[in-house]
Amino acid sequence: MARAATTSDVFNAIAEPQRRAILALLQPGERPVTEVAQELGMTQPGASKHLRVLREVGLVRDRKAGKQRLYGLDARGLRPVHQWTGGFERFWNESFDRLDEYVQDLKQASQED
Amino acid sequence: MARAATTSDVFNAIAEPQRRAILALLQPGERPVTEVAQELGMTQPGASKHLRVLREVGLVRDRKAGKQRLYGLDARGLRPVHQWTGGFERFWNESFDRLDEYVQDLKQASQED
DNA sequence: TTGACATATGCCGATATCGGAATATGGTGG
DNA sequence: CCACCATATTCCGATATCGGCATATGTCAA
Repeated sequence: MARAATTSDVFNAIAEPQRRAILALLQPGERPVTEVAQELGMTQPGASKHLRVLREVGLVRDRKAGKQRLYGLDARGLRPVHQWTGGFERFWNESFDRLDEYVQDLKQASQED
Repeated sequence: MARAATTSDVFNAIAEPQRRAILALLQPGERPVTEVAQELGMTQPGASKHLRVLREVGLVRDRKAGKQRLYGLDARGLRPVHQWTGGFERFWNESFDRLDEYVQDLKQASQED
């Protein structure tokens, strides 16, 4: 056995900085592949590959528009990520219990090392 | 040139299902490595390695407790992820513009294919 | 110091990944 | 049908990753 997790889930898809950049770029609206590539300074095949991954996890939809193929955002897949991280929200909202002093303790302990 | 993104950022750290499991497990409180391993059905070295990654990106802190080493959550690093995904929130809150019909169009177009 | 327990590290094999270049596929217009 | 433009796919090398196993390091207690 070797590797377990594939790129075929949303968490992995957005682990790639370039793919996050693509998602951000598509926020205002659809774009053809070439434009994505140009705008983000990558090669056409590069953009195509990243878009493929994003499409496979459902973060992006494509549609033919004449000679071109327009890619558009479908960010609903990001919701689980938002929710999952949200589950930890209370840990950075200090209002919650003695987390802060606890973290201080940890810091101190590691430094003493 | 080859690979760009390393595991050394939060997005990559949480791309691993096992590491997400660890973070969830640590939510109630600190745990020694062995317990983490046991609880999640992984080997001790396995747990140790994942915890290392989590520590390197700052999602986890460790502190010596006698013979053991207790790992505790420091979820503040998840905030950027929460925020980044939150930037797309309007795309899954239908109340926003004609996204929905737009997505329908895309769906339709792909199916027609 | 020695022994027992807890944790970390090193090495390995299998596989996945990314980027680049070349090339294949697809669609459009003449 | 044939050039032309847009996009996808394939092949490649370099590297990163994960899991497993063996072993090193660390820490206590007697």
